[in-house]
Amino acid sequence: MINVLLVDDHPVLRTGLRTLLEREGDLRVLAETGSGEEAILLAERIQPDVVIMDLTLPDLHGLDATREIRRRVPRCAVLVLTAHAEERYLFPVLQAGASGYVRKDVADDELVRAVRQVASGKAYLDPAAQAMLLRSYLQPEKDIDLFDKLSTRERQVLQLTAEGYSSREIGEKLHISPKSVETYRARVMEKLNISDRPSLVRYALRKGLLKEADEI
Amino acid sequence: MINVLLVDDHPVLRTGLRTLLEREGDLRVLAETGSGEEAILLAERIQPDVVIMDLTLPDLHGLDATREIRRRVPRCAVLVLTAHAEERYLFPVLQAGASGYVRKDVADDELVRAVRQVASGKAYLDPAAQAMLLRSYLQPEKDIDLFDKLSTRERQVLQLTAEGYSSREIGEKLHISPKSVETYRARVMEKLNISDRPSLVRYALRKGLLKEADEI
DNA sequence: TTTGTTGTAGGGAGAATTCCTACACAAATT
DNA sequence: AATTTGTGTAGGAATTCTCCCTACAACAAA
Repeated sequence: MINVLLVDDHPVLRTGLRTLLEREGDLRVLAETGSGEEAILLAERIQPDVVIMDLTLPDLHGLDATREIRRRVPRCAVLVLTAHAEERYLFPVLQAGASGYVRKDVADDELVRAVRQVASGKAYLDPAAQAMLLRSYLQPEKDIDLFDKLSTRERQVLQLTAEGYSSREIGEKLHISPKSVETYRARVMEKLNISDRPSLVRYALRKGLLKEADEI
Repeated sequence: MINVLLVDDHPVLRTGLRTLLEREGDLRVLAETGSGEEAILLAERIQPDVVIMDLTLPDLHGLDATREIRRRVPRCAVLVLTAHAEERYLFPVLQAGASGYVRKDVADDELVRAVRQVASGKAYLDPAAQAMLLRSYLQPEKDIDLFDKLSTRERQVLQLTAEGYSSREIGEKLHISPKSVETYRARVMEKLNISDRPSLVRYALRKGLLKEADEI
């Protein structure tokens, strides 16, 4: 019997998970929650075999919850179940100690298979995640650590440039000469192997440097 | 008996919806699909009382599916069930003919209540949606319709400008002179009361015009 | 100690943007 | 029917911006 803890902030989705897991004879959902903090406490208390974890939770990020659960309950496997476009989390997720990574749009039986597999101590990655892993194996670095190679100034200039500020404006913001700004931008582009502005903007977008000011 | 069609590209979530709807005695799920095109065909064929519609579908946008279903099957109510941050869709959703707007993180029984309410011909908005509606009532326009005032060319130029392309590059993409591009950009800025590039980028960001290319 | 990184900035050439103007055509209004 | 408005198109002139190259000091790393 495989005992499961469900962590997702969408009750409807939890219902779906519970239903399809309990349709199998050997899977049992011991508890469910929409909170990351509560997930950690529950995992410690009920010691499930598998935690199915969403990444976007209202209180703390699923990544942190995963890390904490793995630290406190090492024998418990975490299967991350995530929505579409969050594939950039793959590496952090695996680093946080998750054994599996599945997108929410997989078929029901594939999810069940994933649960069984991580419960048995093996890793499970869905095809898209496997492709990412393969890609990173075939062409290492290639932007993952490239960003880390940027200096503080270079990052500032990258972000402000992507946001549409001119060299003069950036210079004013940072209290430096526009010419320095241009130097930093040139260095950024050199380091990232980028030679045009749109690619720079896409890069910033991908890195989450451009996010809209949350105004309601 | 209320007949329901489920449209969502996450099978697990469909399972959850089906489970909790069929737990009620008077609700019946006639069909489910993850495709927008198929949803339109199904709605026409099986004539459900309520369609529960997700906005992010792989083929066409839930908005367009909603519009088409309402056009072809007017007696069928559409309840839009959406994930967290997509509240900016509220107005387009209502314009497309949906009778309800519910976030995925509501409790199960609230969803059931929403289904019953739209089936009876009434509208249902979750608290967050109601708050948005109220806010827009208290401070009208303020950019919501401003975007609608842009012409096709103006939108194209707005987006490409925000993406970092120069006038010449945009001109090449659209097969027009860079000077025309500049005219369109000037008109965009005039219509939106924007006088600098960063604001233009923020605007595009807010409107969801800048999204990272899904590359695997 | 030599090499690499980072923060800083200037000169000059060429590219891009801005402001203003112009016009044709279609649709909407009067 | 006549006029206004919106849209797609584009040029000239002045200004601004970016790009490429160079330079140098401080500091860290090899």
